[in-house]
Amino acid sequence: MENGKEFLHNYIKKHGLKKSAQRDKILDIFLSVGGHLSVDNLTEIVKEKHPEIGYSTIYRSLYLMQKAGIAERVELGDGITRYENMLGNKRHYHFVCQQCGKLIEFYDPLIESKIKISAAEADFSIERYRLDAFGVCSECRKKNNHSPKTKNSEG
Amino acid sequence: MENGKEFLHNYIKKHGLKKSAQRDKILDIFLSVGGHLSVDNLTEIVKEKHPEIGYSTIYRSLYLMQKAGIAERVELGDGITRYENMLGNKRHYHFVCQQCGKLIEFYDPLIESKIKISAAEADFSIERYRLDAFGVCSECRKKNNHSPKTKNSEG
DNA sequence: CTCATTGCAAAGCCTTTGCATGGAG
DNA sequence: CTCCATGCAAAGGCTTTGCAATGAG
Repeated sequence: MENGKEFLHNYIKKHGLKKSAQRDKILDIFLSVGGHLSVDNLTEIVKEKHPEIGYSTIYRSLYLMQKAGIAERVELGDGITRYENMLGNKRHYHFVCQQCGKLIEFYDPLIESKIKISAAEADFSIERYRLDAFGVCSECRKKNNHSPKTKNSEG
Repeated sequence: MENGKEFLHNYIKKHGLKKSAQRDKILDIFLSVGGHLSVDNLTEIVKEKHPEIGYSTIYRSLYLMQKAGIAERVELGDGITRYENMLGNKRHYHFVCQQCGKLIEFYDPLIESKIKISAAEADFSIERYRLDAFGVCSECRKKNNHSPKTKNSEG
C-alpha cells in the first residue's frame, strides 16, 4: 500500500533516528490490515505474529508513524483509539455505526469549503479538522426491523 | 441558565430515581460555570464548595446529566473530557485553538444539510454528529508574530 | 420500609516511562 | 563506539466499581 516503508525510512533518516526490524514489522501489519485499526487490534496481530515485540514498541511506533504522516489517530469517544492509514488516503469524514461499530467514509467538498469560510470569518487558522457522525447503518437498521430488541432499556 | 434543575428533576421522576442535594449542587455549578467545562475543572470547583462530595458522585452525576440531555460530553482528543451545557444551547461546531485551548463555536446550516444528504446517500441514520477543527486562533497568531517561539521543536 | 445514592478506597484500563540490554550507523 | 530502540515491568492518569451506610419517596 503505497511505499510506506520508504516513507518511514525517509522520516527516520531525516530525523537522525534508526531503522529497526520491529518498526518495519509493525508498519507492515498496519499497512496490510488497512482501514481503521484499533491499537488493541493491531497489538493483537503484532503479538500473534511477533510475540517478542513489546507493547511499548507498538505504542512508540504508532507515535512515530503519526509523526511521519503515515498514520492518523482517530478518536471516536468510545475509549478505543484507532489509527488510519494516511498514505494515498483522501480526506474523509466518518459515519460511525453505534450498533456494529462499522466506519463508513464520506466526503463533500462543499462541507470543507464551508468550514474554511467559517474559519476565515472567525479569523481562525485551521490545521486539521474532523467530522464524525454517529448513528445506525443501513444493515443494522434492517436487522433491527427483523428482530426488534426491547427498546426501553434506558432513556 | 434555563430551568436546569426542573429538567433534571423531571428526568429523575420519570425514571424512578431520587433527588439528592449532591446532584443539585453539581448541576448548579455545572450550569453556572457554563461553556465547556472539563471534568477536572468541575471537580475542582465542586470540591472547593462542597468538599464532602466524592469524585464518584461527580462522575455519576455527569453521566446522569448526559442521559437527561442537560450535558453533552465533548472529547477533543487531548485526554481532557469536557461537558457542555445543552440547555438552550444551539447546535454548533468547534474551533479548537491548540495554543491557548480556547474553544470557539461556529455553525453553518449548509454544512448540516450537506451531512444529512451524505447520510441519506449512504443510507445511514444519524443520531448526532460532531465537527471539530483544530488550529490557532486569531489572538494566538498575533502573539506568535510579536514574540515568535523557536519553531524547530519537532517535525 | 425499600431501594436509589453516596463516599471511600480499591480496582481497571489504556498508555507512558525508567532502565539495563541490544543493535543501527 | 555512540546513541537510539527495545522489552519488561512499574508507574500514571482518569474513570468505574464494590460495599456498607445514608437518605429519599
